[in-house]
Amino acid sequence: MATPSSSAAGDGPSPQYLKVKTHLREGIAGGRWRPGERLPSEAELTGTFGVSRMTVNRALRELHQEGMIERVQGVGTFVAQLHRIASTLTVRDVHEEIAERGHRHEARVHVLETLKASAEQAAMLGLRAGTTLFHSVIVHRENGIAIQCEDRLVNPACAPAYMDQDFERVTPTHYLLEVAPLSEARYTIEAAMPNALEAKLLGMPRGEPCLVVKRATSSLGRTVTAVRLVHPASRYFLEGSFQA
Amino acid sequence: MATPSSSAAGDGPSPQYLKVKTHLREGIAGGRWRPGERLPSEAELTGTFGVSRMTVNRALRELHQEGMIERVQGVGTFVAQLHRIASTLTVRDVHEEIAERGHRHEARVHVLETLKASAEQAAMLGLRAGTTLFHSVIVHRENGIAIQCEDRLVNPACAPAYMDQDFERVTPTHYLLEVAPLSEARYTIEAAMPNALEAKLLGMPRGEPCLVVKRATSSLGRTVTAVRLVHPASRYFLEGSFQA
DNA sequence: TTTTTGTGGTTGTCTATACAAGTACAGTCA
DNA sequence: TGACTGTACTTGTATAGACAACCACAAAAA
Repeated sequence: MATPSSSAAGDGPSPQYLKVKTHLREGIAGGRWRPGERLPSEAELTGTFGVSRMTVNRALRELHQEGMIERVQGVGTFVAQLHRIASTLTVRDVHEEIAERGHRHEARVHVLETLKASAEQAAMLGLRAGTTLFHSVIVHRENGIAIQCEDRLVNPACAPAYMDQDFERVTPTHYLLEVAPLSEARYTIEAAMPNALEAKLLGMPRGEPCLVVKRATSSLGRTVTAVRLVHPASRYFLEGSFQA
Repeated sequence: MATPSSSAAGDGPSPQYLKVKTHLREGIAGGRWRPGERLPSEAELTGTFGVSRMTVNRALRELHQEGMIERVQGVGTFVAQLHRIASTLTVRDVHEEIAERGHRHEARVHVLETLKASAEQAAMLGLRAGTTLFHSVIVHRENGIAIQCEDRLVNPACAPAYMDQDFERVTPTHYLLEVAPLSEARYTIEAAMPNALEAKLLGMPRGEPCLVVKRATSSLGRTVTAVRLVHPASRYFLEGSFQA
C-alpha cells in the first residue's frame, strides 16, 4: 500500500475510506481485535465514522482482498487467521532489476541455436519430441559481475523471429513479453549445484551452490518459453516483505 | 463488441463488474490492447455495458490493484507494462504445509535455551548486545524425512513463556502468532551450504546445498523473532504461479 | 418434540448523482 | 511569439437509496 500506515500525513486530507481502513488495520495489528474475532458491522462503522455504507464497504472489501479479514454474507466480518505469511514475490526482468539498483547491466550470448526437442524438453513446452525449438544461453552481469545464467527454450510458433534478436541489447524476457502477451506463469525456486558449463560461465568457485529459478510462461494457452535461471548463492538472493 | 463477451458461465448470474473485468482482462491477455495502450474510458465502458459508472469504476479499480492496468487522473487508463511476474509466495507454517499434503509431521527439539545476545544476534532483533534471548533449534520431518531445520531467536519481552512450550506438539510459528499479532515480516531466500550442525541434524550427504529462508517478524513495532529455515535442496523447493 | 416459517441483521451488488482534482488542448490576450 | 485562460474530458471519491442473497434465531405449526 502506498499511503501512510498511521494517520494521514501532510499530503492533504486522506480519503474517508482510508481512514476506516487504517483504523481497522491498526486495530488488528495492535491486538484490539484478535484473529477469528468479529469486527463491527458495516452499519456500525457507518455510524462511528459518519460516512456512507459504500465508503465503509470499500474499506472492508479492500482489507478482504489483502487477506486481512474474512467476510461471510449474512453473518459478519472477522479477523483472518494469519498463520500464513504471504507476500508478493516479484520475479522481474533482470535488466530492470539491475537498472533499478542504478547499476550497469551487460548480457553475453553464449548459445543461440535451433535444436530438436528431446522428450524432456518437449514436455516442458507441451510439444511433441523432435519438434524444432529455439535455445539460448545468456549470462547477465551486474557491474561486470556475473549474477545470472539464463538457459532458455522457446516455442518457435509463439516467437518466430526469436533467432534474429540481439539479446545483448534487449533481454529475451522483454522481447517475449512484447511478442506474446503474458497470461500465466509457473515457477519453482530451489537450491542446486551448478553444472559444469554454468559454473564456468558464471566464474564460480568450486563447491558454491546456486539459487535456481525455473519458470514456464504461457500465452493464450500455449507455453511460450521455459527458462532456468541460475544465480551464484553468494551474489544473488530473493527478498520480500509482508505488511499486515 | 456487444456485451458480456465470454466466460460468465455456470454458477448463475455473475456480477456486472466481473463481466467488465473479465472482458478487459481477456482483451489484454489476448493482445486486443497492447501494453501502454489506452483503454476505453469509464464513460465509454458505461455505455458499452449499460451499467453505471460506479460499477465500471470498481472493475477498473480492481484491475489496477492487481497490477494489470495503470490509471492517470485526468488522462486515462492504460495497459500496464507487464515486465514483471508477481505472485504471492506464501511462507506457511511448516506443520500446515505438511498436513495439507496429507503427510505426517514430526518435530524434534534439539536446542531450547536462553543465551546472552551477541552483537549480531542483538542486531537481528533490534536489541542491545548482552540482552537475554531465547534460542531454539528444531528439526521438522515429513513422513520421517527431515525437511527443515529451524534455528530461531526470540525476544523474551514479546513471548515470556516461550521456554515452557512443547514444540514437538505446537510449532513455534503457530505459538508466536497466537502470542504476538503479526504486523510485519521481512524475509530473504537464498542458497547456501549447511553448517556442520545443520548437515548432521538433517542427515544430509556431503556437498548438497540448502534452500535457506531467513525471516524476521515484527509485532507492534518490536521484532519478535528471527528465524533461519534450512531445507535440503533435494527435499524441498518453493513453487508458485501467476495468472494474468 | 420436531419441523416450518417468519423476521431482523448482515454482506453483496448496483444505481444515479455530485463534486473534486488533474490533464490536454484550443483559443485568447499581451 | 509567448503566456495565460477557459473548456472539455478524465479519474478519484463520496452519498443516499435500493434490492438480492444469505444466515441465525425465535416463534409458530405440525
